[in-house]
Parts: sequence; structure tokens; C-alpha cells
Amino acid sequence: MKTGDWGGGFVKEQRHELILGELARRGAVSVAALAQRLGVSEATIRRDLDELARLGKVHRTHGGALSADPREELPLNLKATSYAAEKRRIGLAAAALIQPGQVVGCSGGTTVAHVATALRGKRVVVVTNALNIALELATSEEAEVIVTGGTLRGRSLELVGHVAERTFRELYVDVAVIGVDGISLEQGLTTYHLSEAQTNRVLMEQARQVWVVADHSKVEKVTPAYIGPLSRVSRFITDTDAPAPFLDELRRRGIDVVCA
Amino acid sequence: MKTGDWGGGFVKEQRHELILGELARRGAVSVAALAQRLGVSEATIRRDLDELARLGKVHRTHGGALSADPREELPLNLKATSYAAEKRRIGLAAAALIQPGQVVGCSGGTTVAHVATALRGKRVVVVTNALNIALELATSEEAEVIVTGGTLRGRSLELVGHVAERTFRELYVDVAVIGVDGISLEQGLTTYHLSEAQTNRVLMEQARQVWVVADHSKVEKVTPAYIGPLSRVSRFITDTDAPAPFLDELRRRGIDVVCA
DNA sequence: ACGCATACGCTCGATTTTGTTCGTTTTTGG
DNA sequence: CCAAAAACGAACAAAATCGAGCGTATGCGT
Repeated sequence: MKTGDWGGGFVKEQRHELILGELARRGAVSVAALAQRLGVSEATIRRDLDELARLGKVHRTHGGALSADPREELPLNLKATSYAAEKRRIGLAAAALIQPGQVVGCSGGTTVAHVATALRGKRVVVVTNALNIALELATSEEAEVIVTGGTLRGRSLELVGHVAERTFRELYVDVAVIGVDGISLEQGLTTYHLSEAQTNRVLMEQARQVWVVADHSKVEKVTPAYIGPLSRVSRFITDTDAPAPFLDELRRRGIDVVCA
Repeated sequence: MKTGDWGGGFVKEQRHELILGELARRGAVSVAALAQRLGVSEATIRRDLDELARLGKVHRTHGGALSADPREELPLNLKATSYAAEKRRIGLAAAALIQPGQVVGCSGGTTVAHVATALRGKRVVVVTNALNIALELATSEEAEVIVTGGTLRGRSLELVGHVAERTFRELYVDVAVIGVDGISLEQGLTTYHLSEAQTNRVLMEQARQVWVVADHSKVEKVTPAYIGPLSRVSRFITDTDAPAPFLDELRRRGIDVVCA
């Protein structure tokens, strides 16, 4: 088999990652759909599912599987997130722009988690209100991690509320890396949940520079909760599929745009 | 080696660098693709991958390799902990004694993590300084989780320091569930790390009741850092292999002993 | 120059993985 | 409740991959 071109040739473990990712996002998968999506026979998918079931990671059903371990639904498995490749590049690009010794504030979200992964090995201080970001850096010898504390917001693993905001206010950060669910010329930065938006806003206020990271699917999208205006953003890091006109307009407004 | 080539002549270290780079970028590599890309035989790639695997830098698979996930070293997989069965029973027993609506403070440690797992589905408020405990409850619809914040202490996933202690002091908990590395009649409660001991002590001070959970291997053991005296403990929950004389002495001192 | 160590490619039998076929079980839809 | 359709599991065959052994080349020190 010729592997290595694009995403056609997967080894078993990659399929498992993808299956778990699909499961984390949708909660259920079907044998037929996975077989087609991954370009392998249904027998192979059944064997994969059986193996994952033996490991207790999925709950097998007729025609597919359900997620078994509730923790699998958490955004901890970075390889399994949507646009994982793009986000990885974004993370690497963002981390490369961080100077040693700087204090970096990180909001939640899987894109920011990729930034955190790329920050491992760099001598930095990371302040975050997201447990998945803290977890990414927990095994780093170099990075120091400060968690804000706060009330845990279920699936997103973000800490919000009075405790989180107060801790953020006690600290000044060189760079705030903000993950958003929508970035729009008209509506600015938005996310899905009000409490997270509020916490992010506090982080932005404490930062010398505000960097926004988001894959192209977030561009020109507006979600319910308003975080802040584009005027506070000093840099936007996205992938190469982001529409050029949008990026040009950002540049015209003085924002440094990076395409990874 | 034929050095006269183009860029195809790599020495081992260069290949290793390139493999790790590719792995960091894509998350997975295949033997065949690497062999073609680097212009060497597949046998050489296998040797490279085996060597990198011995160094713990990659995770070997059939047909290629995945980037070694450093998160696997974290105490997140409860089933893989030592004395998992005993700890699970301890967790269930402890959780059964918690009343709905109570506020529970949880320290770190895998035994306490099992308590947290058993608390999922109960309507309680959990205050904790340990990320693994917060994660166990993140998907719970019933339990509310408050994380103290603080400086992340590497592998143990505990938050310590000024922020953690201040948040604890702001709250009163009905029950503090403390995990210890040693419990001794003479030396009281001990753990391995001073900072964690200090944080646990603050939690104990804020609790109406202090429960200690530990499997039998911790009994009559003393570890470097002192947490507090047995006199503050109101209940000790352990497994059935704990030595009876020790438990009798605890009972004599007015501690409620539960063997799960 | 010689010997030695290291790195590499090649071959070949063993192992793992995958696809296919076929009889059986489960689900679905009257 | 019954029959068609879908899904399953087991068995087998083909392909890919692996590991080990062996020979060769290159570099290095004596």
C-alpha cells in the first residue's frame, strides 16, 4: 500500500484516534460511515471498534459504537479535533512568535490548546483558565503554569466566574492568546458562552498584546456571546484557507496577520 | 555512506531530527513514506524508529510511528493505577457517605480521584485543587466543580501556592476528602511534597469534617512532608487489607473507620 | 596499512494487518 | 408475527510489515 501522500493511508492507531475524535464530537459513529470516511473495509472498522471496546474506550452497538468513557468527550485529544492539522500549524506559528521569558495568557479552546502544546519546551509562564491547556503543559519541564481557578464549565473545561477573573486581574501578561468561535469585521470577536466571553474579556484587558488564533472556519462567523472589538487585537493567526479579502481588511486595520 | 549526493545523504542524527519534526507537524509518520522521503531503505527507518522509541521520543506502531504523548504519564487513567480495585471500592464507600447538597473539598491523589468518579451523578459541590479530580467531574451533569487555581505542580496535577490557599480560605466545606501518602499513629498524615502538604492543611482547616482515604499500602507509612495530626481526622476510609490493630487504635481515638 | 566499530542495504521467514466470502444473528418494516 | 435487509463473526487468503542475520562500505584510531 502506498501511504504517506495525503490522508489516505492510515495506520491502525490513526484510525483509532479519528474514531475517538468523531465519537467525541458526535457521540456516535456507524461502521459504514467510518469505512467510507477512512477508506477501509467494514471488517477493519469492526475490528477497530472491537479493539477499542476491549480497551473500554467505546461502547459497541449494532452498526456502530457509542462513546463509553465520558472523559473521551472532553477536548483533550488534540489529534482528534476538527481541523487538527490546521490548528497544529497555527499553534506552531503562534508559539514561534513567543519570546523566552514572556508571560502568556491563554484562553480556552482547542486551537489555543495546540498553541500550548507548541509552547512546551519553551521557557515561558503560562496563565490560563482552561484545564486542557494546563494539562498540555503539565509535563513540560520548562514552562511554568498558573491556573486561575474558578467554576468549571462542563465540556469546554474552562474556568469562569469571580475567582477566575480576580486571578487574571492580579496578573499582567505580555501576550494574551485568545481562541474564538467567530471573528467578524462587523461584530468583532465572539464565542458561544457568555461566561467564557466575560472571562476572556478580562484576560484581554490585562494583556500588552492580544493575539487571536482561529482556523478559517471561524472567519466571518458570529456566535452569541460578544468578547471584544477587533481594535484590541494586535495579531491574528489562522491557516492558509482563510479568505484573502478578509485578511487584507484586517491588515488595513493594522492587525498583523499570520497564515500558517 | 555515499556523500556525493544531493540533499539525500543524511546521517542518523539528521534523520532523527527530521522524523521528530515531521511527527511534530503531522502527528504520525509511516515507514514507507519516510524511507522514500529520506532516500534510505525501510530497514534503516525501522532502526531509527526503534531507537527513538527506546528513547521514549516516539510511539512505535505497525507501519510507522506516532508522536509519544507525554500526557500518558499523567495520573488520568484511573484503571491503570496501583490498587485500582481497592481504590475504586474506597471511592464508592466514601461517596455513599456524602449527602446530597453537601460541599466537598477534595485534595489530590488517585484515591481521591476514585472518590470523585463515584461522586459523579450526585448533586454536590466539589472544591478541589487537583486537575484530575476536576476532570473526573467535568462531564457530570449533577456535580458543580470549583477549582482553586494556583501554580501547577507538574505530574501530580495539583495546584498549590498562594492562589490555591486563598481560594480554599474563602470557602467552607462540609467534608474535606484528603488523600495521603502515609498515615501513621505517631507521625500523623504525611505526603511527599511540602507544597501539597501545605495546601492540604489549609483545606483541612476549612472543613467541618476531615475524611482521609488511602489504600492499605499507605498505613503506618511516613513520607517527608507533614500534613497534620490524626486528631483532626473524623473518618478513615481504606480497604479490607488494612491491618486490624491499626484500625482498632484509630477507633479508640474516636475516628470512624470504614473498610471497603 | 590494518583492525575495528558503526551504519547501511538486502534477503527471507515470521508476524500483523487487511479484505473477502459465507453462514448466522439482529434489526427493520410491514 | 414474518420476511427482507443490514450487520455480524469466523475463517481464509493476500498483502504489508517486521525482525534478524549477513555482507559491504565508510570512518577512525593505532
